Amino acid sequence: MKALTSDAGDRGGATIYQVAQHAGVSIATVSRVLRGTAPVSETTRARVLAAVDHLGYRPSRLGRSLAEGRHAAYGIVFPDLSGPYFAELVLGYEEVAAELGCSVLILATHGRAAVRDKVLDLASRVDGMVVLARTVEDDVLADLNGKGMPLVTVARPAVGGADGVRTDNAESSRRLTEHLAVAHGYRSFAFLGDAQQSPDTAQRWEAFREGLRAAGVAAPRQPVRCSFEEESGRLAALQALRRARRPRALVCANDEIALGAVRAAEELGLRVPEDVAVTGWDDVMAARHSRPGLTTVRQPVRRLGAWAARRLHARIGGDTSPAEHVVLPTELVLRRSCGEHP
Amino acid sequence: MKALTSDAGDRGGATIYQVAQHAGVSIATVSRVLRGTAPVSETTRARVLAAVDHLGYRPSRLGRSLAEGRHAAYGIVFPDLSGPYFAELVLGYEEVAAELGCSVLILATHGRAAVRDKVLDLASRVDGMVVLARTVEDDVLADLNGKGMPLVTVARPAVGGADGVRTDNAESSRRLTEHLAVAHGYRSFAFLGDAQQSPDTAQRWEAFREGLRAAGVAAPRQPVRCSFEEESGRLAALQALRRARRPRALVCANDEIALGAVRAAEELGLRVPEDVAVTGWDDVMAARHSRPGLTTVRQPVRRLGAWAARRLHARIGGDTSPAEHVVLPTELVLRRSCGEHP
DNA sequence: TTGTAAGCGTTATCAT
DNA sequence: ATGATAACGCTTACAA
Repeated sequence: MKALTSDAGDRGGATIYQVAQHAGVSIATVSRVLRGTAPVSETTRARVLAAVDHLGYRPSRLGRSLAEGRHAAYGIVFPDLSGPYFAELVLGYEEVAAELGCSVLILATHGRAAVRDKVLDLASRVDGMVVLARTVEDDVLADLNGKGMPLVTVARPAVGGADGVRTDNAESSRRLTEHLAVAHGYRSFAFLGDAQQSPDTAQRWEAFREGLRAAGVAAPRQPVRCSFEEESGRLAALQALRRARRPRALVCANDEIALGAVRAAEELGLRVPEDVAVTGWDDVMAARHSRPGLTTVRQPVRRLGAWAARRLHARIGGDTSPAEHVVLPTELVLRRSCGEHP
Repeated sequence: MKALTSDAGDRGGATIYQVAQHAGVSIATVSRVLRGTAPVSETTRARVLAAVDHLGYRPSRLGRSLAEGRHAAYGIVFPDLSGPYFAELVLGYEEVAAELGCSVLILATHGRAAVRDKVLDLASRVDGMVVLARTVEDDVLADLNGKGMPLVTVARPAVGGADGVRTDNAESSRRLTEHLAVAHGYRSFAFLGDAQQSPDTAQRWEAFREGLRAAGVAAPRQPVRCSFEEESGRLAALQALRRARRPRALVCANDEIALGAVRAAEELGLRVPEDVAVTGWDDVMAARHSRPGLTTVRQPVRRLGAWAARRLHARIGGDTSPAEHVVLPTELVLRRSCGEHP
């Protein structure tokens, strides 16, 4: 026996039983009318629709999902949303997911370590999820993957059989480094960022070294470690610029760091780019507007998110082809901070 | 009869029935152990936990939510995520929601009109939701409100019995205007933004006019309409600056518009702030780094989101006190773009 | 302390 | 074309 009383105050709204009763049909018929899953006579159809309308009935997502065995929802895990990078990515993701009729659940890790439970909780609410960068431990992902949860990684090393997207860090880093070393002829460098913290940064750092080697310039042994924040970049830059052999160019792992570096240079009375060149990554709005325009690398961030959503959709749809790993192209944006361009 | 077969390939993982069988107890006992909702003997407790561990069991959110009659999830509807404003807000919201043990579902409207269905779908997945600015039609909100869905509005006129938060647009706008008119002595103004599109802008515009009137300065009849994008601001500024009586100060509804305006001024060979003063809203990163630092208004955006989450939580928890309407204070950030400060 | 069984709101498979 | 009814996976009275 199902409850047919429509107590005022039951937040859920009407149920399919109430609609059925109101229309004088069975719940099966109501479902058929609404889902269009089997032929229904025109007259009953009208009656059902009228009842639906009258009661303001909307099927319960919970009931439906339980019966269908799917959530029609995707998850996404990211570290943060400050800075346009992740925000744009999430937006690209949401846009495609919405097109595909799926809701999006977000989970921000804020750099916390104890994310395991939150990720597992998220996993129980979605049909698949996207994981960005260094947000989730590898073993957790392997676990999820093993349980059959469709997974797409972004800006992160591949995991198990999961698909992955990233931007071409190596290529852009080499091109950038080459530009600085060859076109501008700089001979001493420092790299600001934390390769441990970010897979993207790790790739940029490696290619930076390769690029320098290829250009016959001595590469630093270690990056000057700092996190993706302006203040952190400022401090790292102060440290680098105070060395006895001051670097002629600072290659920074993202624009925030680079903007902090520019500030540090100013504080030390150094001119950018005359005394020291500075470059970043991401092409944030401030890069375009900052004092000497900031030379940087533009990434198709929105497309990253869109690709992830589409790939996830395919996997959830049953696609069992081998894991795909896509690398999207980047674009070097030359501005004044790396030196004058004739 | 419930399915006890643990077919490989069923993505859902183990069910409570399998755990019960494995531990040789009833599903009720399993539930009790996991929820800690009633005393269980130490030995059975151990057996259950062992079974849970062995099977890697995690309760299905769907089953649980259906039984409990709650989603343990909150929704948030925003227009966009470009620009730090909404991103920060969402972040503040998510952070608190996570603390309260709730997931967050997002819905970006991208300025589309046909949002009704998406919002209703969202409503069927959450226990309550937050609605930002002009994303959702009033009648839809009234509908939701009428059905008992807890609602909190942000940066938007109040709706029905819903709680609301916003920042103090009027106060900051008056102070800003007064600063320009009195401290700097400017006598001709233009306001760039679209009061139709954004409730925040509408308030800023109104208080801008009041501020001018109070200072004894003639106020423009209409804002120069433009959307919240740099390019749109640039075009609006070009239009305003080409007038016969060129305005001495451009008050812009946000920083993107203001940065576009600065660009427009440059294009016309005008100096900021010597020939024309420009101000914005939001204090985005680029405002700090742009050519003449941009005078702007800083808002406690993150707190906006946090407040909304907490209020929502209280409502969902059964709080029936009268609707609250909070206004958070803002801060004027004076930089060079509005003129020299001695 | 533990088990039985009735919901929760759908969808989908049988019959009819 | 329509109606019973069994899942779906859980929580929670109610019994024992």
